[in-house]
Amino acid sequence: MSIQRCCPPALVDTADRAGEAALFKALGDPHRLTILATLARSDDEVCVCDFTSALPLNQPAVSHHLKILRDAGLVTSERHGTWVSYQLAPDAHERLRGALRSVLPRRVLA
Amino acid sequence: MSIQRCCPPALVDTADRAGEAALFKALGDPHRLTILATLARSDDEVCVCDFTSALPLNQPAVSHHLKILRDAGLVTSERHGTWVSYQLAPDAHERLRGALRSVLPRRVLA
DNA sequence: GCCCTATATTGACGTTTACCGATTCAATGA
DNA sequence: TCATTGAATCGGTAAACGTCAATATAGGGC
Repeated sequence: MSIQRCCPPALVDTADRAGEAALFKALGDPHRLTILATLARSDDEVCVCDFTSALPLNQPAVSHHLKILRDAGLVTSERHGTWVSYQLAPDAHERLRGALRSVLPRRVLA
Repeated sequence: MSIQRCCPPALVDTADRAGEAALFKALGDPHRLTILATLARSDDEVCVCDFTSALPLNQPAVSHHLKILRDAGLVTSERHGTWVSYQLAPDAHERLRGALRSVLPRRVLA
């Protein structure tokens, strides 16, 4: 008996997607999306204290999520005296769009 | 002494982002991105057996990831006799773009 | 009916994540 | 220097995740 095949061969895209997966993983939490959405809509930086008072999380938890976003390169932080404020990384939008596009490329019209 | 403020008030975007977070969480694994990228580039359905042979995972793990993508509504499955094949959900592209856009809206030019 | 193959599901295990409380670090001001 | 305040880090716990081995289910051929 010959090797049974379901149908056509295969052809699995084997590119390494670890970077994109890490990016999307950083988006996989509602609180982090809230932080990002707030930063994206703010004209300037946002103080950490605003997040701790608006989110149902205590201060260490907020700091934890901010660190995840920082490690993902999606936000940047800046200290102003006692306070630290965050803003969206300049290339956050483009990196996310690029990651999505690399996974689901816009199909050429049939 | 007056209540001390870091600077301007606050204004945190409090919309519920659970749905978007769940979507992005489904993208937060390299193998699932490989599956999605393969489906997006295939002209028709892809057999499960192609993933089990191409991914460094055993069959139950592949089935597990496919279920996560199915539950997220990003892929659909169809049985053809013994085999089951998957394809990208028709609205997967639009749902992901919409989720990204709802978090990071395209800013109007300054 | 039975057996065989492809896929799905279950259970277990180790790792990671999210959260909290307590502590530490950084900066300011007395 | 010392006390105060905001933010980051540490320690611990419960839940979720990714993986595998074993088992169950679905369908085809006999």
